[in-house]
Amino acid sequence: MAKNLRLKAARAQLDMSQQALADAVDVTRQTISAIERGDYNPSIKLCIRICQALNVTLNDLFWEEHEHDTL
Amino acid sequence: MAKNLRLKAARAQLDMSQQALADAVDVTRQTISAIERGDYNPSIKLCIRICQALNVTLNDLFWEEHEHDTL
DNA sequence: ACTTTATGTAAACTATATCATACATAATGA
DNA sequence: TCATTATGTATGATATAGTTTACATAAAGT
Repeated sequence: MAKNLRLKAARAQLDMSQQALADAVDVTRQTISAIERGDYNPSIKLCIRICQALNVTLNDLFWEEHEHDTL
Repeated sequence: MAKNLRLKAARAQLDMSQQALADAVDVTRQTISAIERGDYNPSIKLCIRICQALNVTLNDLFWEEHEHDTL
């Protein structure tokens, strides 16, 4: 699975540690670390809490554009 | 948990049955049904596949705005 | 040099998403 | 009326998200 660098960057932008984010969204630091490393596939609810804690949206951190036709 | 009526609507807009969507994203019909009913909390990857199948984005179907200050 | 903070990672455990199968109801069409 | 389609829902099994504990490294501050 691919790393989530957008998450890492959004966190960095707020100068928030993995631990601080983990506390804010009520999971362990390991969970945040694993998500950033792409080691697993979080639930949508957790993604939403993370985005809310970082003041961004789901699309900002997790959306992957479908390749679609260009004219 | 709350029903996901946006998902139901997006599916309806494409005249797609739960079964057809389930096939498109490679899960069982029960999984789609449970998500629409709000009976559980799908993974972000599944949400992404669903959105791609329905030509919408994560924010369209799953984002919940944080209440934030108004001036 | 020592302590603290941030991060990576691993292993064993628990909770839960998802599957497979099954049954039930309502609507539609032959 | 009978078959088909769409949907809701339940139960037992399996895969995996997320926890807990633990150890290791690097950077920063004292």
